[in-house]
Amino acid sequence: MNIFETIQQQVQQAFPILFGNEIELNKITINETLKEFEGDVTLVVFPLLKLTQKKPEETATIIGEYLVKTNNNIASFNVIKGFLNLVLKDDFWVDFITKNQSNAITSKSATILIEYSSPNTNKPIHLGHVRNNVLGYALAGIFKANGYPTFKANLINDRGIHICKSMLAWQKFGNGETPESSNMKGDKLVGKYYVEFDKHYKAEIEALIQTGKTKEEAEKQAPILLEAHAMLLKWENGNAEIVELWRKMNAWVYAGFDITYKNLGVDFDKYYYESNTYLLGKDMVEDGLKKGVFYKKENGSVWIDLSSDGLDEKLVLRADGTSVYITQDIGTADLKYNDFHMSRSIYVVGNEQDYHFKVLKLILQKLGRPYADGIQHYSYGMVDLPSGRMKSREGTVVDADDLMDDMIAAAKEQTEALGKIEDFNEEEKQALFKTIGLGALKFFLLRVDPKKRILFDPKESIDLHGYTGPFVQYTYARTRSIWRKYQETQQATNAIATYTLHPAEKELIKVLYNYPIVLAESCKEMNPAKVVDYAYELAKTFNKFYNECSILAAEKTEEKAFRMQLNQRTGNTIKTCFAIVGIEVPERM
RNA sequence: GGUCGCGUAGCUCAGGGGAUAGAGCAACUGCCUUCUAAGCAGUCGGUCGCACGUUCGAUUCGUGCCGCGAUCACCA
Repeated sequence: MNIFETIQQQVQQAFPILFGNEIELNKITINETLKEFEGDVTLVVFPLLKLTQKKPEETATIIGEYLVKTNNNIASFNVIKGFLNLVLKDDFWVDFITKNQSNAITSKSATILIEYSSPNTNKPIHLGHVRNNVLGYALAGIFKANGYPTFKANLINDRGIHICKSMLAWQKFGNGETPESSNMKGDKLVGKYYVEFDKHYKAEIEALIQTGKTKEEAEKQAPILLEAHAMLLKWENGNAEIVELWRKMNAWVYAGFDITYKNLGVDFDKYYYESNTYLLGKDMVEDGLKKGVFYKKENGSVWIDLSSDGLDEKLVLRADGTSVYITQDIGTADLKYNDFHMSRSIYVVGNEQDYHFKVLKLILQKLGRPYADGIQHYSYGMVDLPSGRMKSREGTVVDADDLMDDMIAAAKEQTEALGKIEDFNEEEKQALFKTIGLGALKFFLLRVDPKKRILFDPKESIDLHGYTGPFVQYTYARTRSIWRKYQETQQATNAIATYTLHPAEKELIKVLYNYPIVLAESCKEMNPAKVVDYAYELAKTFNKFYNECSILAAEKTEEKAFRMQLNQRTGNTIKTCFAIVGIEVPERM
């Protein structure tokens, strides 16, 4: 229990004695004291007045006197308007550091499965997917750090009409081009043909409109689209030639994805392939038909009516018997549960699919699946460009590989200009540039509330100063540098009898003290931005301390020893925070 | 049109019933013979979209309106 909770409970317990009334715990508002006032912990007394039947100042004074008397961590109090400010003894903060107290995380039994990344094999990974990957990885890290058995799954969307589109375009216009012959990453090559398909498709629509068809008719009747549908049917019927083509092109894409994932530093415990799960979904649709959850239309297509739940009718199987997106998701859901028996199944997917996941959850609930209530769509905002949305089909995307290269190049330029790493060998240099470049990129994507959309302007490169990853990394490297120097000198003893804290020391300790609180909050709210923001605040506070208090040149030996402990604690906490969300930290920069 | 999300400093974002609304960027000023200046300190910058309501107290909660976005496909 932390000091805020302790005081809150203490007040609750003493309340009947002091005022003759019981009080609910949530009426007792405890905050950190604002910096401009004297004190560490603040109790807001306004909500208590009805129960105390006394004026704010009087109420605050009674509680303040009681707490100073009974809680030996509290040194004194002051009352300003309706606020009771409690000053904690320096010993409380000093002990927190020297006794290296930290609230051990209790391990939980509820298993968490996080599905993220889930790429389509018809196009390369772009900045929007990077946000997904970085968020998913960070979220899993946060659950793990809070003691949950957590697993990461990647559902590869490797079949369907969109895959057939790139296959068809390659077959028609590719002239046998391969990643080797074109010297392109496999995912890029396949993506090129996805764009190629769209170009021809649009041209055909235009031509049909010229012949007097409506836009809607034209979109449905374009020959190349009909061909793609025919190819999908062949694929589902196991046509050898098509399946062979599909295998070949998917293998190209996976080779490309592996490189991107490795550079991004994300990983997965389990891969699922929709080519293996879509049939399962079809079986479940049959089952649902029998149960009366679904119904069949005259043309043979299968639907669910969700109008009583405030949604629309939704197609779950096409008239030609092929699966749609949701059919596959229904099937995969069952498979995941059989593998993990998770209590929570989290899908990291953009907010453009809010409706889809509402429908998915409802369908699984109606089918009576035991895991349905534990399904949660982790919905995050899109990454938009100043020109609008990124669209792979139209080629208006910021490519993930290019972006990482750009970030690393920016880190290199900046680092070399500062000239601090001349003694690094080439390998060490490359590793550092990557650490910094990716740190900047990931921090940029994580610092924003996941729900909100991000505006990314490719013309303005991501900053390396201020509220950024490299700022925090730099602070870590600084603590390591001090530690190395400290080890070279003769080391002070650890014994501290009494110690009066410098304001900058106290401020830093308070931030360090909040680490477990922030970690728990970030998990409860599923918000990696909290962790990243905390790491920044910690770095910022440390830098202030560093500027005001000399560590290695401290006057007294116990001062030096104590400050070294602050240095180490800060470094470790930064490193841990960043590791949780998937950002590396350099020993020197 | 229905549903969902978002409107906070010039820009990018925090805060989420409680004290004088915070950071970073941009602009300007100081601070390296002293532990890493990718830093620190400071100046400038706000009717928290608008209105009403609930409350001792609203930027925060509720309702309505305005603006932006997403979604409501035999696309994924």
